[in-house]
Amino acid sequence: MIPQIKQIIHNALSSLVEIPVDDIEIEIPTEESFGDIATPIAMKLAKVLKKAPHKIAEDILNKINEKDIFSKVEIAGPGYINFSFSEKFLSNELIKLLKNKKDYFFEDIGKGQKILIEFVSANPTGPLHLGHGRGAALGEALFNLLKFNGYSVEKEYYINDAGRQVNLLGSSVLARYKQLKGLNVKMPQDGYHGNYIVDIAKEFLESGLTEEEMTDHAYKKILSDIKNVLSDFGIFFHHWQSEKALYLQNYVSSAIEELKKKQLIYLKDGAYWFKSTFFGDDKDRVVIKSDGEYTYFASDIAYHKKKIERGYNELINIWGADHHGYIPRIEAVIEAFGYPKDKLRILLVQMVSLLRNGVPVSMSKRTGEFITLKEIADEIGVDTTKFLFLTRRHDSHIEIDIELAKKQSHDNPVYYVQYAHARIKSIFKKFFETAAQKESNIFLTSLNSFNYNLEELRLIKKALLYKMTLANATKSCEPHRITFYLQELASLFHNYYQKFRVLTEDELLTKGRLALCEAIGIVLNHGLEILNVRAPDKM
RNA sequence: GCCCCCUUAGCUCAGUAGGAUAGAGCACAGGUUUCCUAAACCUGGUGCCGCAGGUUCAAUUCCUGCAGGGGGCACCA
Repeated sequence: MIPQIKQIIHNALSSLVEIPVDDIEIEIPTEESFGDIATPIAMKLAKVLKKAPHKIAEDILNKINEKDIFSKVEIAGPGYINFSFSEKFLSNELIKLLKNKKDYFFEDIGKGQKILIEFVSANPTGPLHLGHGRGAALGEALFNLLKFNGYSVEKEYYINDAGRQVNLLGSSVLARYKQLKGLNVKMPQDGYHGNYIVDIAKEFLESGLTEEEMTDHAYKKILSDIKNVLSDFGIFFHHWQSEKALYLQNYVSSAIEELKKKQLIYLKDGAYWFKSTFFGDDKDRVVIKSDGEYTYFASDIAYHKKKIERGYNELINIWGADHHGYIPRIEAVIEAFGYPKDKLRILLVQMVSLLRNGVPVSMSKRTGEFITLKEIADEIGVDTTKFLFLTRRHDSHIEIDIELAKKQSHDNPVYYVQYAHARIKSIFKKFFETAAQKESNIFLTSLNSFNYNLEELRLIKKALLYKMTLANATKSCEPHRITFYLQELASLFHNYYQKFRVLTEDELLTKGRLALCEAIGIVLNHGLEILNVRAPDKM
């Protein structure tokens, strides 16, 4: 619909000036009386054409002759061109939507380009917390969006199963294990103090495993718990990349060697440094410490090199905002291997702060006093948790009050949207109980002669705009736009539902309204699917 | 000290890659159900869009400075 409008404006402009179709902006007017869509193009062109915006708008308007599509085109304000859709056009589009279902909303933005989204990637040293959950919700929704609009997308979890943190986990478990055996052993410095460490140690008491095997088993146990929580969350990964494997397969050493050959690594104070300043970083970064050990950054170099070499057009990393200082050095890595910096897109997910009755809940890993993702999901529900995460832009802080989230469960935004869907399903259930035909597309034929009222036309327009919302959310990597759109659509529908009856004595009227409901249902269902939230048939 | 993010209604937040009279939910007050689910609907009203400059025909949106909040600045991960 929108591309079609852009093309019409483009054609009208062709004799005046040559500009790319995509530069023609379309917006939804703030006031319904201003029409359905508008373009400020005349104002934009005023400078280039050295003519008054109003005059340009008139020239454009004179060239537009699309009586079938528009019922009204007019110039308003400082030079807007406002378009109102004809009823005929809207009902034709509605028919197309009903025929093609969700494919109606498809726009080939990706054109088959391959994208890898890496997210969560929490260290397997403890349970997932809320920040991971937010990253998970965003990553999954983004995956759905990109996939729907023509990208070939895969999801990956990077497992930090090598290095200091995992060793620390091992020694923490070992200390608890010995304590359980009655030995007077202290926890290691900066060790993990959570209760789950004690639980794992208890399992070892009965397992008969040797102390050497402990570290491996500890992180594998935690990793499998993480997978379970993610699975309950409805999130799955195509790839699980192990950091340790990168070492074992010599990816790390060869990546560092390659940088040495490029003279981007030098020796200073007994350590090897990567010249990230050459690519704009604040300071150079150590890749091999003076004790001969690789740093975490070294394996990250290898990891990102490998990801690119696997043939993706674009890499997306979803990181916690506390990693933002890491961005310049990773971008430096990308450039060091000869790729453009924008091959990698890093989305930072801001902090989630947790309150209980207005009191901040401590999130410290050190003390073990932190609320896990699982606990929150158990308490307020998986759908609510995901939906809440996606009602904010990813780079803005979220504050969640557990008690409030539970209390609000009845006027919670997620129920509001789901309820609209359930209501539609319920109407159809009722209809099919008495209807002769059992297929929902029976009303397509009668639509040509059906006249929708004002509220219905408003709903149709909103449903059709879903395509634009999807496209914008995809291009900007902002799934929260879908969340807001769904709430608006649900609101319109609830309002309509209250005011008009769908199932009536009048067969034509009933079918016309059922067609509308079907369309709204398709949109709600698809939107929730993108957000990875259930669309229930009844509530 | 340096870097990043945030600052919009009482609260939590949207604001479509400058545009028309800046929006929603919650909270607060009142009302709606013989009828497809009241987890719903309707009616009430608020804003120096943090502050000060700048660019522009047009700035909540872009630029600079300042203030406040959060985060980050290891031969840790």
